[in-house]
Amino acid sequence: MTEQARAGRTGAGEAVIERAARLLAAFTADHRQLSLAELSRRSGIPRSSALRLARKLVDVGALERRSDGAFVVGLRLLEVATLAPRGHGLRAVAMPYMEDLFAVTRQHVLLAVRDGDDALLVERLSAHGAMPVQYRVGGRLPLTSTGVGLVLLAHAPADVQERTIEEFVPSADTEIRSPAELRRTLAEVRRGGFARGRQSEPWSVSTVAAPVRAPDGAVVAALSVVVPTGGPDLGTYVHVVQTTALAVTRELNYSSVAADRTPT
Amino acid sequence: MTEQARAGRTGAGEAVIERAARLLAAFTADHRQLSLAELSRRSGIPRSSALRLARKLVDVGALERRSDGAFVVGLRLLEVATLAPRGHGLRAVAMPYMEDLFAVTRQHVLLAVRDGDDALLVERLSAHGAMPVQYRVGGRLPLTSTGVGLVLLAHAPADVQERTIEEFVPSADTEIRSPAELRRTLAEVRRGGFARGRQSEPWSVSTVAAPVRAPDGAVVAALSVVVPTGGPDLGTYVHVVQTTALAVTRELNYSSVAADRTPT
DNA sequence: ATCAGCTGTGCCGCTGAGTGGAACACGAAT
DNA sequence: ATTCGTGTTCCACTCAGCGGCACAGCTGAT
Repeated sequence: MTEQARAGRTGAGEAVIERAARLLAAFTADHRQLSLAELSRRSGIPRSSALRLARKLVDVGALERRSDGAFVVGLRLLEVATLAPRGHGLRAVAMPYMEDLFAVTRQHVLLAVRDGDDALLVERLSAHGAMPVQYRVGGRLPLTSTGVGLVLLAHAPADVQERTIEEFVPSADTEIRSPAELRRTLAEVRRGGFARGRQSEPWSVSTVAAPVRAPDGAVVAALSVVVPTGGPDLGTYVHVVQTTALAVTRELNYSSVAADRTPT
Repeated sequence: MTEQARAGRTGAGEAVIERAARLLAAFTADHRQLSLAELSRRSGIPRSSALRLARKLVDVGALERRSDGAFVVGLRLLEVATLAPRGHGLRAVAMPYMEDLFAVTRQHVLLAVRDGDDALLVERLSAHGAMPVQYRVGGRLPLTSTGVGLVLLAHAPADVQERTIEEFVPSADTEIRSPAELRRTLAEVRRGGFARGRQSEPWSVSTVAAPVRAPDGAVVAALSVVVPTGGPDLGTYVHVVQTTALAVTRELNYSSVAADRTPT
């Protein structure tokens, strides 16, 4: 029964907001529109309840409903989300510099922040021709394999680092083969002020990432370029990425709007 | 008492989701962080209730709490918001082309969709040096003065057009001086396939905007450049903007992900 | 030192908003 | 015809949410 009870059983009734969040969480990159039935199934909320809640979410603008009845994430959410200091706030000041970096290199340019035990991709610039990257804006990246991830992890609070290092399991995605090696890599990242990443999964790419700091010196974001392996030597990019990250850091001092360390 | 009752009186109790939305709506561009007291005041929700709700929103990731107690919009919202087809979905396919337009012109490039009786700015590219624009990503623009606004209005459902035209009052922001003239302008926009806008408010700028269409021909977005008045003749930009908008339109045919008319 | 006013927070009895099962109408596949 | 899935409305039960109140801490003015 404990099993049953947890899975939204009758009479129970659990925090409304939590359920609303579950409904929103039912949407993913490859499920951007959901029928009521899907919505109910994926969220584990009974049909009638799901309908009532979803409708309220529509009223509020968090969802929209298509003419065919399908539910879709609404624009209102975008409107509010852009007010997140660590999200669009940061992005707003970083964008022009990322743009420059992009113009010069014509490679993918990434901006990410840490959220819990993941990195969250805040912005990505890509040329059309460019080989596809695995990650989309708003998506999550592992802290242990990507360039931005390593930078963020290297400057994360001790507990996050320890936890991540302990739980680390080598994957095909990374060259790092053991927790010990990861620890060594992180130290190197801190010393050098930048990180290299490598990925073979969908396409073979290499990345260089550098930290963006708040006025008080805390690392609040990471910035990187992603280049196809086999192009010009990676070293070529280290300086550009670092100076760009520094430019953003400097700009953060003037526009105090976005500067804050993670609350966790 | 009706007055009193409406304003969050005792016992009343109104839909939880609506209140949550009110809490989120308390955040604006120049109020990106709020203390509990402010939050309570701006949303009209009693302190104790506001605290309880806000905490739940924090649990869910919609808000974050700073070490000093201030509330801030959370990253989780960004994560979900990026799944909005008419928001980031559209943006994702448009970006590379906007990027090109930006690279060539080095002027502000705007992408907006219509939401109700406003335009909502989905993306903006800006060079650092560029003179500031009034509008930020995620912000709302009037349909009657801006270039993108005119394009969106010109192709909006009849009822929206009529309502907007009737309620139109000439402002310093626009050259259009009467409802009749607005109506004529819109016809011109439809015929010509682009709109010009002018603005004198903070800085004197001119804009050229063109429609982006869904596979079924419906106009789903508008794309524009914003240039300082007095630069090269506006005519210079008409073709570039139009072809860029067409390129995005074409791309929408392949990635069906973002193509849909507004649900209203 | 004392006060007044502001905060954020915890407590707790009352009650109506939220709950989900049941029953419905519709369409499509069997 | 029958079965399945869908979106939808209805409604009686009840627990989650409500907000007034009290308390503690931190200002600054007296």
